Amino acid sequence: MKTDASTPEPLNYSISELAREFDITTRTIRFYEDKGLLKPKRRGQTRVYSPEERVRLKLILRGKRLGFSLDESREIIDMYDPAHGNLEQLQRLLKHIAQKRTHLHQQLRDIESLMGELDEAEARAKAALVQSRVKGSP
Amino acid sequence: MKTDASTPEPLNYSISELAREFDITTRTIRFYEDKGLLKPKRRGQTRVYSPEERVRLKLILRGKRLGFSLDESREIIDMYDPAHGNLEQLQRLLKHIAQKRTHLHQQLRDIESLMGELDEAEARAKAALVQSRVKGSP
DNA sequence: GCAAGAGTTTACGTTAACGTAAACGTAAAG
DNA sequence: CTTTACGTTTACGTTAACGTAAACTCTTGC
Repeated sequence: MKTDASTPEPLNYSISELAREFDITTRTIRFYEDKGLLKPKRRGQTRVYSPEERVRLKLILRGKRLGFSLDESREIIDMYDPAHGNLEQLQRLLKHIAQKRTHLHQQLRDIESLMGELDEAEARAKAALVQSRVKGSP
Repeated sequence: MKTDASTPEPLNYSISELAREFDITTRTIRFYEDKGLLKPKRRGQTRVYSPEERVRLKLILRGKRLGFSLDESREIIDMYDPAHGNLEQLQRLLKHIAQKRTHLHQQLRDIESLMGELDEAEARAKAALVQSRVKGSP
C-alpha cells in the first residue's frame, strides 16, 4: 500500500505563486537561485518549482527567522541529503550537526531570558498604566 | 537590610576590557555608541563604562544571537526603562511587548522543528557511517 | 625625553541581501 | 493587432554592520 491519498500536491509552482505564498518578491527568489540555494527546472526559459524546491525555500525562510545567513541556511539544507558518501565527510557532518545544536540551545536560553524580561516589563507597564489612570481621570 | 555583599561590581570598565570580555572589537563598541545604543561617561576624553552600560551591551549581543537588528535591540532595551510616562505610550509599549512575544514564539517553533530535523539527519548520518565502515574496513 | 601602549576622531572600504529599473520575450484576452 | 499579465536577463543602487587605516593625544615605565 502506497501511503498516498493525503495531500494532492500541486506538482509544480510558478515563481509568483511562491512569492505570494511566502510574501516575498520574485527578485528574492531569483536571488536565492543565484546564490545556489534553489535550482528550479525550466519550461522553456520559465522557472518551474517542484514541491521539493518549495520545501527548500521554506527552510531558507525559517533560517532567516532564526537570524541565519544564506550560507548557514545552505549548510543546514545540505545536511538533509544522503550525506555525501565518504566517511570523513560523515564525521564532519556529525560535528556540524552538534555545533548547530549548541547554537540552537543558546538561542533557546536567550529566548527564555527575553521572555521572562518581557513579562517583567509588561508588569511594570501595566502598573504604571494604573497609576496614570488614577492621576489622569479624576 | 541592603541586599548586598554578593558581587563586588568592578564599578567601571574600559572599552578594551569590554571588548575582551565579549570578544568583539572596540570599533564595534564605538559603533553601537554612534547608533545611540550606548552612552558611556567620559573621563577626560576616554570612555568609561558603568555596569549598567555593560548590561546594555550584553542585551545588544543577545539580540544579535537572536537575529535582531540593532534597531530592534534598541527597542527592546527601551522597554526596560520606567516607561516614558504618558498613557498612550504605555499602550503602545504593551502592544510592542505582545508583538515581540509572538515573534519569540515563532522562533521557538522554528527551533523545535530544526532540532527534530537535526536528530533525523544525525540518525541518517550515523547509519550511513555504519554502512561505510562495513564496506570500508573488511 | 622618548618609545610603547591604550585611547580618540575621521573617513573611506566591504559584504550580504536584496530593491529598483530598464529592456525584452511570450501567450492569452479583447 | 495591441494591450495586459507574467516571465526573463542585466545592471546599478541601497542599507546595515562593521573593518581598516591614518593621524593625533595621553600616560607610564625605563
